[in-house]
Amino acid sequence: MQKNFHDKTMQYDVLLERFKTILKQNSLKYTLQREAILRTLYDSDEHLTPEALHRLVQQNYPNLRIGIATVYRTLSLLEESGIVTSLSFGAQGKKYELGAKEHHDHMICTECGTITEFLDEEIEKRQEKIAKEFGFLMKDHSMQIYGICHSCQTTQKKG
Amino acid sequence: MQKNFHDKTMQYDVLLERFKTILKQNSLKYTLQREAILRTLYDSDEHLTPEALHRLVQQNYPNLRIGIATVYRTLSLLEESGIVTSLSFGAQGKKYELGAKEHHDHMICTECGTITEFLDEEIEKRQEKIAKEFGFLMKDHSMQIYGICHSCQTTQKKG
DNA sequence: GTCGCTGCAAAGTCTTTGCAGAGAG
DNA sequence: CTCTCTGCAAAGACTTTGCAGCGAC
Repeated sequence: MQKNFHDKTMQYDVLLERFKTILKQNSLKYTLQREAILRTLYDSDEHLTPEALHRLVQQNYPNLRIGIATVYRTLSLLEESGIVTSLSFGAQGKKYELGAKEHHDHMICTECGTITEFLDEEIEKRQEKIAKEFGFLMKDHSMQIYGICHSCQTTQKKG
Repeated sequence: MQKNFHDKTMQYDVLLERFKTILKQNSLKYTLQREAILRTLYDSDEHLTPEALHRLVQQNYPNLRIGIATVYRTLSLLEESGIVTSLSFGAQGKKYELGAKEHHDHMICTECGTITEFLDEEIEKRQEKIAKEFGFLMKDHSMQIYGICHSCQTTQKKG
């Protein structure tokens, strides 16, 4: 049942077009900064904090001056547009990931912070069923499993 | 299958004893502030922000000077002790709830912010199964369903 | 008495906002 | 050209920390 969620379910061009369309629809402008951020997010298979994303963009586009504020602004925009999804786990600060991948849930290692993705059809179905039972109009859902990943269990036998 | 999660599964005295024991075990002190915070959290059936909790404690214990810092410190302590659980949804800031209730998941209305609790055995079982499959040592988990609650659907037929 | 706790205010994070110049349409 | 964006720095929101006096044990 394990699937590789890192396979992009959408080509970058398609994603970019979608973004451009949304921008146009809202009389917003397509700028180099916005593309750089989207592209970097696309190329990274990780769950990035705004700060990490900012650093990456600066590395990848050394000629483009980009401020952290723009990263925040763009992430909000992308999130509203449904292009990226934000995750807010215990710690302070959110992490963002491209929402263009298939829906999935997260397993978070409390030792090393690694996030593993998974999908379980059974759970997906039950969620819908539950929402229905409560007369709740489900728009979205998320699930997290916290614990210690395989790697950390074997590596650090401390305690 | 709906259960009333607001029925306390633990008497306040029992909870308080548990708290006192934990304090003793860690050479920490049982203070009026700590009890006031625990009691207020117990009496409230809501998911409280530290600020809201602070306000409530001040109302309930007008003679007790209590600073917001103490609320934060006590909440951390209670969370570490497994007595309260923190929830961090999209918005900034966390909310806390007594963890002495049965485990449950949350359904969050994005219109009115109301949080409804639910429990589904099937999902609980699947989660354990998945963690096992990944060789992940599950310590905790949480699930949220976001959408529009029944009440908001009928009330505001806007859009 | 000792050592942890508390309120207060100051300091830290992370995020948002105001502004004037830059740039897309 | 117009109107949105952007970087910067300042401001905000939320949380943590340092400190001197207070209080539990």
